[in-house]
Amino acid sequence: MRLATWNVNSVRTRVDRVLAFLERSGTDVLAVQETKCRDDQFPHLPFEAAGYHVAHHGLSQWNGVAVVSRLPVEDVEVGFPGMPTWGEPAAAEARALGATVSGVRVWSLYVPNGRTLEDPHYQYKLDWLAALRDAAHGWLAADPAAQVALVGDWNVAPRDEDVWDPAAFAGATHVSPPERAALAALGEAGFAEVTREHTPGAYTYWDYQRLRFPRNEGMRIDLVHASPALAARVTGAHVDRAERKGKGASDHVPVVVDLA
DNA sequence: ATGGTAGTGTTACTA
Repeated sequence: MRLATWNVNSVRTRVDRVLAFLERSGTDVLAVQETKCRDDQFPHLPFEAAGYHVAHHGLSQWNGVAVVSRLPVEDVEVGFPGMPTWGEPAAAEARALGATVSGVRVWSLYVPNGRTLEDPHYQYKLDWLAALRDAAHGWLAADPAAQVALVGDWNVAPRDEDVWDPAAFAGATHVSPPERAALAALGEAGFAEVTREHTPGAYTYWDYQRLRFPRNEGMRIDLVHASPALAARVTGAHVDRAERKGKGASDHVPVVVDLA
């Protein structure tokens, strides 16, 4: 089975690119982030016409997550237990959707950006990651053999090598020790990031501004964390860098994992 | 010189 994750930065703008990627790559299950639409605005027809099942959760023009699958999708869950809220009045955002495909529990995750270290959004980000860790720990405690994939846009670069110039990120989000610790805590909960060893030096995101892509000034922030039973099935991974090229590209590219 | 892009929906906000 081939599993992928991709922050598409608007599914309506990029539906043709997403379908072309699915066909070209032979991806069976794609976790999508930043659909940027409500459920009633999601382009269901072209996906269904191409033979894909879609589970989507979107509340507004912000965020929005989905699982797109060739195979049947079961047990769709919106948000995870304990997921923090945001805003006034406080409300859950469309940042997490769980769905089971062929016995694999796939969570499409769009971690809050954090904005700046002083912004309340930064603490929201840390709280969100801590709550996810707790929920994921609980899933594995309930079933140590569970095949769980926590995939998506984490908005954290786990290591200095995951940004083009660590010095340029001094005092910035995405690289701060608390954010990196929050991600590392997933390891303590039993999850392992499975794409790095197969994609050394790869970036998954390049800002639209300042010629970041032509200069290869990117970041690795799209990651796949697998439970032990799922990690044991991983045979390879790649980053579809070509998807960043040309007119109408997302600022993120797909990250693809092959499972035995 | 401290800019520059892209999305949504409206001229602001998010990234």
